[in-house]
Amino acid sequence: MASTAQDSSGRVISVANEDASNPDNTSAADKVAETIIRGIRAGTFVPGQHLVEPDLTRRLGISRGSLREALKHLAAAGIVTLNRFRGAYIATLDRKTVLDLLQTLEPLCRLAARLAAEKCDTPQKADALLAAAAAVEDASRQRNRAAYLEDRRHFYSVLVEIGQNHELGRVIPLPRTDLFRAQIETIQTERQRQTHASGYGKIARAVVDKDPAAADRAVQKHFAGTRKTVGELPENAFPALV
Amino acid sequence: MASTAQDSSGRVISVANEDASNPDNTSAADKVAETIIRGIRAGTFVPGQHLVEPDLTRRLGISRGSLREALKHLAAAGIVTLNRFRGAYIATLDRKTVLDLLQTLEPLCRLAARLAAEKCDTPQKADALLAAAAAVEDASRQRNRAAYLEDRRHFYSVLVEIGQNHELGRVIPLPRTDLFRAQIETIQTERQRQTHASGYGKIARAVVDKDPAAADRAVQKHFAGTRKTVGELPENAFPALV
DNA sequence: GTTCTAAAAGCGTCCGACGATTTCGTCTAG
DNA sequence: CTAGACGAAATCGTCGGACGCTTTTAGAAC
Repeated sequence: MASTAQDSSGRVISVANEDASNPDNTSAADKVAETIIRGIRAGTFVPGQHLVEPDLTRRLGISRGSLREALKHLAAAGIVTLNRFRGAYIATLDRKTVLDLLQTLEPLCRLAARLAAEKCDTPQKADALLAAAAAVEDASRQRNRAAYLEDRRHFYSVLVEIGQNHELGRVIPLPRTDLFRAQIETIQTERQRQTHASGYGKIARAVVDKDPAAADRAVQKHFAGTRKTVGELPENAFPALV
Repeated sequence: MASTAQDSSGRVISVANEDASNPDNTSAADKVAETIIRGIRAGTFVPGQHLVEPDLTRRLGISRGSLREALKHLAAAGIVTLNRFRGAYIATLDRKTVLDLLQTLEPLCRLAARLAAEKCDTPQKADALLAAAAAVEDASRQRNRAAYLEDRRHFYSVLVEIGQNHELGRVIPLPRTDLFRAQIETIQTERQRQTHASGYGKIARAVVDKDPAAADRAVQKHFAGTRKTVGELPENAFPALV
């Protein structure tokens, strides 16, 4: 699958197929960044993997300059780490980093849930959120890892969107949590997975009930569960960082 | 292999939102980004200003590729906005965006203050934080805008560093708040300025008293004051965004 | 097997080029 | 005199190549 497109005459084979919200957000570098993030969710890129520039330029059919722009972007988001003269690597998160990340993410998600609960004033929004939560739980039940990570991301997007605070969407480090999720997805127990997945439905229900306090508590509990899971994970879930 | 000597020299912290582990972090693009951020604090770059690539490459003495890497980086941080085929502009924040930004920043800063209050266990840390707060208040009193913005940034860096949660430092959108501060610095009243500046000392004192709850409240009050100031600002403080 | 050295690979930066798009000045029509 | 169309200039997005520097690797010497 995904055979490399031929560039017989040096023509670009790239056609925009991402979010068409704004016509000014479609550059080659963004496309590459999106491809890598998607690859992490799908498992084709694993934490610690070395990203070799000449290799990627060939596989993605872009120039080195655009690729380096993308890597810079990803490094700023904490998805890859750049070592001078040694290249780019998919970032690996050790246990403390994950706990720090959760600690940082929690107040942001609580805020997002509170805002969403205050602003969830149309059936469309409520339905979208409930559907997003259901999709996450579904993907988790089916152990479809790529779909789960994708749907989970979508759930948070909808949550933030309903809250109508665009700065939140900019700040919440979702791609980095994708990295963490990708690391532990294959290791956590079935019960941990189910417990975690059920949290999204609870958050969604509290939001559509327009109960900010309950939504806040639901997120808090959700994170407490995740923290517990991280504490129970064996040490080999966290690769020795380069 | 000889084990690397652990660096326990207790140096002052200089991390903002960048990767700090790399010893020689001086790439041309990073240098440019730093120059632009500093220029915003100093006032040589004003919100809304058009950044023309050929002009900047000449003035900064770097190639266009490196400049574009830097602009990409800054765009990811929300400091410049990139309009396809229309160039890069220093971002402008309208009132709602500023309020959203404050709302997002507040729980992060409260967390940072709580963590710092829990972990402020050496006189060095306490002194560094108090000194940073004093510097901010000093610069504000002297109406030295560049120094004030610089010191304010340093204060938050120290606060985050004491808390020992590196993810916080990565997530807190300080450069973007610099932008906001740069916008209102010349407009707010003297009393607003003084009230705001005094907040840093209060936060610092609560932290060195190792009282997380008090530190949390101090940050909360600080943000309430800032929010009030933003509400009182005239409409012309927020340039019509391009 | 260990150590040293030289080649190879890979990264950081720069330059020049071409097509695409926007912007702005100019010119014509009403 | 103003409004709209046209075209040239300016600027951006992307590409390919080039050179110097650092790290890694592979082979030779011991």
